Formats: sequence, structure tokens, C-alpha cells
Amino acid sequence: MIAAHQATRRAAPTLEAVASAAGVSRSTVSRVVNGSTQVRPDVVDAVNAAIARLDYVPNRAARSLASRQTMAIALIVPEEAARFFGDPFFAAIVQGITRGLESSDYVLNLQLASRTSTSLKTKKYLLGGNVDGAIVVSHHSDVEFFSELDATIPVVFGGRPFHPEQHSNYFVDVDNAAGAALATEYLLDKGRRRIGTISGPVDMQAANDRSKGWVSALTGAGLPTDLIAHGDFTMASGASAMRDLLDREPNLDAVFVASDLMAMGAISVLRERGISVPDQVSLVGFDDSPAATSTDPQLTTVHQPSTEMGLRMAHNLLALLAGEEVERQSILPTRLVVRDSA
Amino acid sequence: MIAAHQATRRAAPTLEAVASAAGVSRSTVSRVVNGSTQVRPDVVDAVNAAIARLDYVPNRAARSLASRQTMAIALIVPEEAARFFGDPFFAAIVQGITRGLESSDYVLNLQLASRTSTSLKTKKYLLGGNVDGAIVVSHHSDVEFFSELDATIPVVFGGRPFHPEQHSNYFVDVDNAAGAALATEYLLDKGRRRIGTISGPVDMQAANDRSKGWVSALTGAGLPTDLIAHGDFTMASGASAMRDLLDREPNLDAVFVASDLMAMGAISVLRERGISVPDQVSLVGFDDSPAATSTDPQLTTVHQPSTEMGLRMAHNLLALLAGEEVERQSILPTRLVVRDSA
DNA sequence: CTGAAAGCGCTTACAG
DNA sequence: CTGAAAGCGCTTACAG
Repeated sequence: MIAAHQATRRAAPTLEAVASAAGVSRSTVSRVVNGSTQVRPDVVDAVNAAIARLDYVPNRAARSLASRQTMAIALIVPEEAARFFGDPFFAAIVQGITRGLESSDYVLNLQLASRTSTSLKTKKYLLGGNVDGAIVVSHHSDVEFFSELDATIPVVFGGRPFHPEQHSNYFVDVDNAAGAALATEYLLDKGRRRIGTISGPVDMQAANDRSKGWVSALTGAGLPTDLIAHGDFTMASGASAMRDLLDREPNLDAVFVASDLMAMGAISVLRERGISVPDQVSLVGFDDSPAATSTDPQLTTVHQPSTEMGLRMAHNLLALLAGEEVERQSILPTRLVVRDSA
Repeated sequence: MIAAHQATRRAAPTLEAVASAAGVSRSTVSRVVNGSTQVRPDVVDAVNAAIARLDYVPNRAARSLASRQTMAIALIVPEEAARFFGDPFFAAIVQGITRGLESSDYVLNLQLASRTSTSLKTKKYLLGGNVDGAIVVSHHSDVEFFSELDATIPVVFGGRPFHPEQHSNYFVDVDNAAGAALATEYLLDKGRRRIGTISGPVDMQAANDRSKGWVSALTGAGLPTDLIAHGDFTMASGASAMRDLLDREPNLDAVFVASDLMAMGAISVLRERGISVPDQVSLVGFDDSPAATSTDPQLTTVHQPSTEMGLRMAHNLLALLAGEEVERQSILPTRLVVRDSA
């Protein structure tokens, strides 16, 4: 049974087989496969015919070993599957990267690297010559390995690296602080004076930058910056941070929430307590993901061009792999999208 | 600048280097790396020391070429990134697979194979010796390639294959028809008589099987089976299917919806039109994903053990790769979870 | 328990 | 424009 099953597995034809089928040398077949223009047209045709006839596909391992290229790129996301799938931000990033790679010969290998168990496996994967380059998204301060990775293969980060010494790395980001300040100033313009924030985890740079933007806007207006609660970018954490804020300050009249998903959680708590949005408490989110239009009321939020960020990461890595000059920092613009929550 | 950057890229040490550092042959280093017990303990230590000192990681391409194994498994999902990320079902599946592979040496390579552009790339990827086996989830009837894939590498499907001739393939599934019948019978027990269904796309077997279950329950009760509308498992499609049903039958009093996500869309339409759930129209979903508890009212739904399905797929593929006997069909149980929508 | 040697399936100067 | 030959970094019988 098993034997029978495996017997049906046909061995893949090799370059050698194509060569003898086409009556040429292996070198020539290799040239045709790799699109060399230095081969006589009729020979090209003969070889292609043999390739089609035998259903030949080059063996990647042999090719990698000989050419020292894998034609594969790793996308590293140091997050649990639940969060990765739960946040539309990642969907947009992946879509952008996929699109950016579409016209290239590179394939994308997604590695969900939960920060504990698989990290060694991931490390070996990256260092073992499995990929030519990597894109690292959503990295936390506790994973230092990624910053050294750049010494072995080209890496593009999504989001400004956490450690200052990593500033020599390539990254694509938005100006998180400016975006957060924009949101907070909008709330100030609306006459709000007791403005809190639900921030992301302190081990992520984007979260810290957004908090900074909120602080600077409030400080500029001579207002206190005591009302900060931390979440981890999930809906549930946004809800509990909202409860925390409400308990600490009954006169709260606005909140800048560092992600749309957390804002969803916050809104549900507000409704639960019978507090009207935006009348009693105004809310501004961050991301402008699909989540922003699925709430009631819909979210006023800071738009970040997530798909474009993915696209840019792919382009920059491709350029790096091609040996081209690439700007180390790509900072994309944010803008405020006004809907109903503020 | 670029030159300087690349100059810092250090070449990875080879087996050869480790061998000479440890004063042994390459064969011996290879044995130690691969955990052979036939090496003298002190030699093992010396080799491991050299490995640690040089920071040696075996080159995967060379290893694959020599051993004819890649130690990688592909997860193929023929869906756009938007749908893949939008449906919690996939998150659970991936989580299960990841967990199932955790204790193995295999790494998972996720390939989002949009059915148009990248399919050729995916095909070459799978045939080019990049992976030792594959898991295919959410395959549609128009992608015939995957069924032939099994002739080259072991494949485990998530969901019963569409074409009858593919029944020799390995797959993990639930009894979709039985689950759907269960849901429909529950609605009948509640006294509902004008029961429609929002089905999935006709090119997916799971969708067809769920429709069949709905048909059999209604037929068994002597009721008509005309009220069927098709969606594509997305929330938006559930909403428009619900509108369609309502327009066709004002006396509709219940709907079996083939996925929780589509049920979310359906509920929003019902609320929009001021139709109360479950009083005027009862709704039963399918999946029991996190979406089921995020609606108001929460969904009564058919639970399918998505994470366990992923786990089982991984286990079965691993067994196949180890040359072990594996049952071709793994059918996992469903059960009805009663909440508030019916 | 260990090493020398062949081989995995490609690419790539080097000749011609 | 084409082929013979070396080499990419491993594994694996085969001797010893």
C-alpha cells in the first residue's frame, strides 16, 4: 500500500536528461533555462521543446548551491498566529509585499516566529541559506537577533528599529509621532481638554512614537499627560485599557487610541457603560484599517498606507538584492480621516 | 557605500571549516550535526565546540541536494490575502499546523497562491524540490493542478477534494453535510418552517456539502428547498445574500448560514431592516470562530474543530513523510453550539 | 568509531 | 555560439 503509493512518485527529470533529449550539452540547457541570449534560436527551441516534453523544473537546491542564490525572501513576523491573523494591518502589509514581489522571480516565505519556541528554528532558517533576504515586521525590543541578521543577509524592517544602534538598518515606516500629534490636535481643536491615550506595548517602537506624539500635542497646549494606559494592539486589551482610563478619570472627554483594533475594544466598553461617542467621549484611532468602518460609530482615525508600506519594503529589498543604492529610511505620510467617533 | 555594506556581509562557515577547526574529517562533523550515536563522546564535544565557536549553520541547499530532503513543508492557500486574513478559520488552521510541526524539524512555508498570477510560480515552487510535502487548504474546483501534485510529493488536503477522482488523496475534514443537517433540524425543532440558506461558493466542496445537509433536513420534513442564496464566505457576500433572500421571501423565519463571517453580514442586514433576531428570523452559522461571539446577538453555530484540523493535517503529513501508514480520510466531529441567534 | 571518495543537480568561467 | 570541467557544501555507502 505504502510502497505502491511511493512507487507512483516519479523522480523529477534533471538538466542532464533534458540535455540528452535535446542533443546538446548541459551548459546549453542551463543557458536556455536562464534566458541567455547567446544561444542559437533553433537550439533554444529544441531545448524548450525537450523541457516541455519532459516537464522539467530545475531543482532549486542544486541551483542555489551552484549560484549561491535561493530566489526566496523570508517575511518574519514575531507574533502569535492569533494576533497576526486578527489584525488587518498585517493583511495589508502582506498584500503589499506580495504585490511588490509579483513581477520578480522571488518567492515569499512567511515565518510566524513566536518569540519563544521557534526562534531558534527561525534563526537557523535565516542563517542556513534558505533565503536571500528578509523582511521583518512587528519586531519587539526583546528580539535582538534580527538586528544582527543584517550582517548575513539584506534585511528591510517594517517600522523603525527599537534600538538606536540599529539605525543603520533599512526600514520603512510612517511618522508615528506626527500622526499621533495630528490626532491629538484634532481633539484639542474640538474643544476637548481631558484627553487620554490607549497606547501599544512599550516594547514596540511604533507604540512609543505614538505616545510621544500625544504627549507633545498635550504639552504644547499646556495640558497634563497623565492619562495613559497600555494595551497590546488587540481588541481585548483596548477594552481593558478603556476601563482603566474611565476608572481613573470620570471627566475624561477624549482618547487617542494607538490602533483601530484597540479602539474597537474601547468603543464596546463605552457603549457598555452608556457613554455616548463622540458626544461625551471622542475617540481617534490609528491605522484606518477595515476595522475603522466596522464600528458604530465609525472611527475617526489616522490613516497609514499599510499596503504601500508592504510594497515599499518589497521594492527596497529587491533593490538591495540587486546591489542597487537604497535609502535607509522610507517614511510614508499619514493623514487624518474624519468619520464619526470624533 | 553599497560596497562597504556588502563587505560587512560575512561568508558563512562551511562543514570543511568546522572539520579542520576540530581536527576531524568532514564525515565526522556531518555525523555530529546529524546526531549520529556512532561518534566517540570526546569527539562529539570537540566538534560541537568548533561549531559553536564558528557559529556554524549547515547550508540547506547543499544538504537538500545531498540528502534529497528539504525539511520544509508548503502550506498552499489559493486565496487572496484579504480573504485569507479576514477569515478566522484560516488563523485556527494555521495555528494547528504550526503546533503540529513544532516538535519536528520541518519548517512551514506559507504560499498565498492567488489563483491567477502566481499559480505558475507556485507550481514551479512545488515541483522544483523546494519542499518535501504540502498541505493544501481551501482549494477550488478550478485549480486542478493540486490533485496531480500528489504524484510528486505527499499532499494532505484540508477539506474533501472536489473531484471524485481525487478521492485517493489524503484529506482532513468534518462531515459538513451532517453539521448542516444538525443546524437545520435545530431550526425545525424550534418550529421554523420557512428556512433559507446562505451557502458558500459552488466551486468549493465544503459549501456544496453544507447545502446538501440543509436540503436533506428540509426534504426530510417535507419542506421546500428553494430558498438558497450563494456567498463566497465573506461578510459582505453574506449581507447581500441576506438581502436577496429577504426580497424573495418576506415570510422567511430562519436561515442556515454556511459560515460565521457570512452570518455576521446577514445579521447586519437584518438589523438594518429592523427585523429582530432570533424572534422574527433565526440564524445558525457554521465554524464557531471568534466571529460567532462578536455579533449581537451572539451566534448559534455549528462548531468545527479548526485548530485540531490543522494539527491533524500536520500529523498526517509528517507520518506520510516518515513512510508510515496513514488513513486517507480523517473526518472530525462537529457539534451545535447554542447561543442567542437561534 | 573514522576517513577518503563519489555524487546530489545545477552554474560558470574557460577554451574553442 | 557551444562544450568540458571544476566547483557549490553537503551526505552516504564503503573500507578500514
